[in-house]
Amino acid sequence: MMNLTIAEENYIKSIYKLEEEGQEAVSTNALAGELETKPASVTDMAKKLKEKKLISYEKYQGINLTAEGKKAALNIIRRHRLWECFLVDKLSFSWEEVHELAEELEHVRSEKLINRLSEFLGNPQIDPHGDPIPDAQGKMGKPRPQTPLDKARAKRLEVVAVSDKSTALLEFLNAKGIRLGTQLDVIERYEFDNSIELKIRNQPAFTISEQVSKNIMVKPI
Amino acid sequence: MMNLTIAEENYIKSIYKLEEEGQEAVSTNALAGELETKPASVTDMAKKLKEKKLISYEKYQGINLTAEGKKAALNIIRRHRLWECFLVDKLSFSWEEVHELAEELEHVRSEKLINRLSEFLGNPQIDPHGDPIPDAQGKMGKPRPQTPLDKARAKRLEVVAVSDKSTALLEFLNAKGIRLGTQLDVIERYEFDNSIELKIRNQPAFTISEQVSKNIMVKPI
DNA sequence: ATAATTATTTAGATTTACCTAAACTTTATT
DNA sequence: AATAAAGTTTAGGTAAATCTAAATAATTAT
Repeated sequence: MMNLTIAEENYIKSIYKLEEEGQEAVSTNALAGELETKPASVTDMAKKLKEKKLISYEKYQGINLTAEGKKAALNIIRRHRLWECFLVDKLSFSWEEVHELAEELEHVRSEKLINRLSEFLGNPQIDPHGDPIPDAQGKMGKPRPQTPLDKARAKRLEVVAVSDKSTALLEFLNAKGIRLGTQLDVIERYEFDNSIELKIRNQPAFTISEQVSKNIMVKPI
Repeated sequence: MMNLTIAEENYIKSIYKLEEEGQEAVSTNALAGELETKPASVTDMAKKLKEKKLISYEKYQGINLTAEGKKAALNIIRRHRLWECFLVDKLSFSWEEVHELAEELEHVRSEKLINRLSEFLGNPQIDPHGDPIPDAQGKMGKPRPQTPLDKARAKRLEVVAVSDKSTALLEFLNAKGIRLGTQLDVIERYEFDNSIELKIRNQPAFTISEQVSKNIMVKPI
């Protein structure tokens, strides 16, 4: 397996994620958004990753992982999710704390370490958020299709369904500008009543109750 | 606590090590040697670390850690040694394998993570090489009384630590059956090259060079 | 189909952490 | 004390990963 920098690994991971979400070819802009960087930086990196044969890329045509790139992505995801398991199962972190830490731990590249960690954890099949963990060969179970907003872990989410079709709820969502495809940023989760403070691009933040968030099905972007 | 880059952390750690080894002021050259980099690079970094008030440094006068720098160093060492414990105690790595891995894991900066890890491990006081682990406040027990094997005068000795953590040396020692707690009998010391003939219980005697014996820390039994 | 808008790329800078080669200090030697 | 040797710094350069601003291509709207 090729040796990647941390930046390269993060690009690979994000490309994988966007492909999973259904983007035929991952656009420069989408990737820049995902990585919180600028499109120009993405173009630069795309050239580098193409050189390394991890992606296919032609000017203006977007990006796709090659077989090798996909393998690399699955390996990174494996590391990430195993570390999340470790943090929750062994160090008693709660599920919303672990992503950032796993984001760092995942970049320690050692087959042996990660395989031993997996064994130590009892070769778990899913991580604390319910996402499947690829095995050492890069085989992974199917991802869960969607999560109710009150259970979602990611900060940036896209609305994929609303389960309660009552006029009351739909009117409320409409008033707030929440509809299918809307992208949400979770600003804060308040434990005392499980309400959630949300933000939609170009709008002021607002808060919704647990009752509402339970019925908004989302997926991470 | 200030936010340091990985490179900065490695410099701080090496400066600490060289100070511990008795260097009044750490020289540019010594530090370059320790970090396997060039003196010119050390001078560059020295300016940066001085700016951040982690070291005291005047042109041509060498480097010393400030109180803040020392605190940072102890924190890094704490992380390193706790990860080593984890790898050996929980993931069944052998002691010669863990240094390189811990070298990477130590750069994940999270108070909470490292304190939980310590707790998970039972707040160990020494790492797998016999070195003491600083506590959360940066207090560290004194290294166990020890002498480098090349200086020890007793005939019957016990291995308490290994000062050079390179895989090369550790692998060599492993092959010879020398590890923490191993009991050695000094058969002969050869003055012409300061090599030493040793015997471990139930094994044929063998000879090690001065280079090796310098790095094996022992105490009389 | 042409113009306007949006997306993407290029060109040129910046920062970090390195490097080499040359200049300069300090120290050791005669 | 003068000189040689060793150690250190400066000057100038490189590579990675960013950025901004300007140019160019693709898409959408008129």
